[in-house]
Amino acid sequence: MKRVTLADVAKEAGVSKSTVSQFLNKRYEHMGDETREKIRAAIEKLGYRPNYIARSLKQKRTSMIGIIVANIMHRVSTEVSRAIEDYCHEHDMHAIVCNADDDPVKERKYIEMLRARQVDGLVIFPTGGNIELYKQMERENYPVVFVDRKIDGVNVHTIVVNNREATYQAVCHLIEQGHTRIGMVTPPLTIYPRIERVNGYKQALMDHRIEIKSEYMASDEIHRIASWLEQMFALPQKPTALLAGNDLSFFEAMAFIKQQRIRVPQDLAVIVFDNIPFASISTPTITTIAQPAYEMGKKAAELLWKQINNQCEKAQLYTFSCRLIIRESSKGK
Amino acid sequence: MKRVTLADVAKEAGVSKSTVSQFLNKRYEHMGDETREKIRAAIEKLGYRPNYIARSLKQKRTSMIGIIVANIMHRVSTEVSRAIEDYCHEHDMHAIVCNADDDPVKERKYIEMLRARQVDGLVIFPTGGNIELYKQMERENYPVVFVDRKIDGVNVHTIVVNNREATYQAVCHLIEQGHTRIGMVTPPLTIYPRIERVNGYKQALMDHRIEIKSEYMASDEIHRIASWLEQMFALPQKPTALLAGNDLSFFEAMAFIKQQRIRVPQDLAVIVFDNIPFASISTPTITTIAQPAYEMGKKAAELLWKQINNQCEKAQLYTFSCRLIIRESSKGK
DNA sequence: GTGAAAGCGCTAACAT
DNA sequence: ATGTTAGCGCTTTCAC
Repeated sequence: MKRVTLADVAKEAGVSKSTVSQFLNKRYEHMGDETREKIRAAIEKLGYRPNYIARSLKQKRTSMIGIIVANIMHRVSTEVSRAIEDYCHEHDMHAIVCNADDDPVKERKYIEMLRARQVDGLVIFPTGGNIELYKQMERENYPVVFVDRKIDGVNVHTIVVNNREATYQAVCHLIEQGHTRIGMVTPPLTIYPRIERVNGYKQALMDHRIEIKSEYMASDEIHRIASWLEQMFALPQKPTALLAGNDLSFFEAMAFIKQQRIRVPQDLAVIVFDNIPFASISTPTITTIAQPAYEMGKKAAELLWKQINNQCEKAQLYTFSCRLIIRESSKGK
Repeated sequence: MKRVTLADVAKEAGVSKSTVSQFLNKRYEHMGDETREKIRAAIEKLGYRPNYIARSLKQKRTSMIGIIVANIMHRVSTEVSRAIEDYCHEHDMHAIVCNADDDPVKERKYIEMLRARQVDGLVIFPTGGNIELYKQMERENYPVVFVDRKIDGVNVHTIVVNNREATYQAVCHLIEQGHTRIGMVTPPLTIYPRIERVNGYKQALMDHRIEIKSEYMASDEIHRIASWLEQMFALPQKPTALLAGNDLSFFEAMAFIKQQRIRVPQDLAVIVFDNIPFASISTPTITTIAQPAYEMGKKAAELLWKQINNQCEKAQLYTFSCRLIIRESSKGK
């Protein structure tokens, strides 16, 4: 099964390799019509397919970019990735998605693997655990865009959402509905967005002179969320509203709610920070804080593309606003 | 920002390129300890990272495989992909996922793009629209595994599920629960698995001497599903149970059901063919026909790996069995 | 044990 | 308008 090369095509067509190369790169300017036709025929006859690996080696660009998501189980990661892919598609590029699984070691491994494969740039949902590596890429001027999390001390284009303001607004909404006992569950407060979401929650309570009670706040590993909720709902003054800090904690909460036969929204109003697919068709419908994932992905791709093509502006922070999608379940109390 | 090459490392360490290459490939057998250390130090000092593109060009393998899913919106595609990625991970390979979007033109484009990028093999959820291309790969002995759909006339390792038997069993279950008016919705019957699912449905009815009524069967584009359901539920004898042929049609059906305030399972038992994430926590819980996606993906990866490493057996059809996961909603009537 | 040299398949000056 | 040539960064015989 011998591979057909450009040289074979050249021989078959009776021209030189460079002419064939011109042809492949659609630089027909200085090329006789009959030459063109001969080459076309030769390619067809031999079933030739160019080898992009060889081309990349020479050109020093692969037209591929890498996306490293912190955790692919978050819906927003896949939505952002999808937007980036669409952008790539329009710009004759391709995207490879890798899942760091919230593990800095895996993240490092993927960054290194993708760079070894010569991808032209990287969109990263940083775990935050590889500061030195991030800085190194910055020093080398390697094209990178961060999404979801700002990393202090690393000067890279970064796209985030207004976490704090969004939860603030959501909690205000609950308060307006008459709720005062509002719980919040999140994964561990190890990363900036989660902390900001909790801060927004606290701020909203404070601004309404509602006491912040630690019994109403549970931040722990996903598999321990349920037991915290158990405690929370065993309180004499159990919450009448619950804010889930992201989709994964939301699903845990819903499992608990179902198991305890708590009725939403009659017994408990629920709001979740994150895009929940089909939130609108589930019963009960769920109020969500939606991140503009598509726009974020598009912007990330665009920023990366500019860097790759040396049209880089100074690194900057882009903050996108979330949208509170109010559905009946939050009309509580 | 000059790239550090293997040649630079060799010079720095005062050895030849081939020795460095040996080192990189962990062939330390015939290598002095001091040489090894010198090279290690040089690599560290220069911050050298090998160029996989160059290596691939020489070795004629990229250690990458491609996955082309027919439609990434199907949950089962992502689950299978995930399993394949895990397998790759264990075998020092990497997977690239592309979405054909049910479009044979896109499918062809991706197959060609991935092969131009020299991926070592392909897992394809075939659209069925590129028979000649499939056959060509078969002729060239290019490593390929099909998943989800058997393509007649193409002799390639193929992994499918027992569609017919699975729906048969599901419908029997409904009948045992006392249902006789059982509806079914699916996307258009253009591909084999969907046809088989409908066949299983019909067979079950026939075997129980229940008349097959066309009013109870709707197979059409997703966006037209709703209007078919409207007709179905306007019948004097409306169905008491509904089988959704896949996840996408299920979501359409659920939107309709919710809008019409039909209560599940009191008014209508629902079963869906496909893995629905969080089917267990939604209210009502939904009975599902679960495909063993992880096992399927693992098998696909294994079959591909064997082909890549020339341990190919004869192409064969592997049929996996689905599991009916009965939840309360199907206890109807 | 280590080095020299010949490619892998392609592109891009530079000639002609 | 087309051909010649020199690599891209690595691996891999085959010498020494």
